[in-house]
Amino acid sequence: MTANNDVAHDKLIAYFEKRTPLTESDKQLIRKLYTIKKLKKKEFLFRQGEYCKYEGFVTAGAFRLFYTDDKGLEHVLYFAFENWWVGDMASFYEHEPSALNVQALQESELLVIDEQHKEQLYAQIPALEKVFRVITQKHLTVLQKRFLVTVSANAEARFNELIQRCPTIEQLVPQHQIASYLGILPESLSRMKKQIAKREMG
Amino acid sequence: MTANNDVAHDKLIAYFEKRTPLTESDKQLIRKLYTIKKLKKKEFLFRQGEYCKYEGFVTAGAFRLFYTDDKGLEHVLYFAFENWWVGDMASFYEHEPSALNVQALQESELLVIDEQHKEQLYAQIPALEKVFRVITQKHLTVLQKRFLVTVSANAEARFNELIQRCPTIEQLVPQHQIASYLGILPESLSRMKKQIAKREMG
DNA sequence: AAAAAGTCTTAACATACATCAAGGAATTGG
DNA sequence: CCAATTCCTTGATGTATGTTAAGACTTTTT
Repeated sequence: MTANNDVAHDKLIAYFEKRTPLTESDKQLIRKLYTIKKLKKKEFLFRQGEYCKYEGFVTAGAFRLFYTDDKGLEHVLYFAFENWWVGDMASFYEHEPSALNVQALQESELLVIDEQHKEQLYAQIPALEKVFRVITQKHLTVLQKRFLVTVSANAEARFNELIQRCPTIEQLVPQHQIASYLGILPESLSRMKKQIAKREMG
Repeated sequence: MTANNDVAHDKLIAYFEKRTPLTESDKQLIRKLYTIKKLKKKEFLFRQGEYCKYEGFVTAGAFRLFYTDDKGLEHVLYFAFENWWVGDMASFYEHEPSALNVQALQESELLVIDEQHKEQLYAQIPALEKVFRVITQKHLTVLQKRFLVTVSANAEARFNELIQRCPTIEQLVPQHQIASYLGILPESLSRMKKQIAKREMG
């Protein structure tokens, strides 16, 4: 285990300790059960149609989770940065082929755990049941908000909502992937931004 | 406590027992902490902007959970029937005004619990932490699927997906609310069904 | 440095669905 | 059982966004 590995595990342990107290042996277990995985830019943690074998905690870099539809269009579900979780629960727990691709946007690092070790983690640190219940609830509320915005607002309002919620996003991911997150084509986003600029000049 | 009350609690206890073993005292606690609530057709459990004070388990009838946008359009997030959960987690746990309305589509009955009693439930029956973690994961995967279908398929494909997944839905809720679930106007759904019928006659 | 791959912009045209308007059918409620 | 709602359908027209095509600019790879 290198010094760098410890930094990654330190981040995860700090994340857990914000949510529940941990003993030293808890921390040792966490270091044992989560393993480091490094991905180069454009590499995939897993692809649509494969099984999501790992749940991942991002310790460095950035990811996008997206679905490719039958016309070949990509739809970004969310971007994940440091301290975010990536995975496909339906696939991880129900052993279904995943509907999602998880791809690194830059050289990135995660801590991953497979289902068996996750169950071991719950068995040995029951307090993490509550932690992950709360995390999952939070994810659900974020997705619900995202869904309601998507169905009720037009592309420009969705764009404004994104910029307000995540002001640095335009520095972090290319514009065509922002379009894909917003549910429009790159051409449409380009057009839209020109319209906005014209209006703000006028 | 009437005989009818016991039926409702029996349903909830049966639901829990499918997921974890319960002692007699667990069951007694569940009967104590969840209380019956009956709603007439069109009554609300809570409205958008109010606080979601109760998480509810539907024991009879049907509900719709919907968001009304700033143009006054209603967007159905989901319909809930027997053995489904209703509520707004963001509001229930974070004490924010709810983004959702929860309305009975018929004379309906639920078992409700407030946050304090929910915490008491977790404290006294820790196994329910896991049960609700898994339930919440399941809700998240269902919502993720719904989101991906919504952004990647056109209205007709979304309609077909709904009918296939829930073949009785057209008998259960009026067509304009199905339109609202699909994210289109009633006029569009009516037109669409005419097109489908014409094509199938052809 | 050159080549290749990826990214952004613009424009003309197409389309799915919204909007507006109106009348008829079905259901509900007094 | 009649009146009042609520619900459904149809048509004409509008609009946000998709589609296709092409060129310019940028970054990565060789």
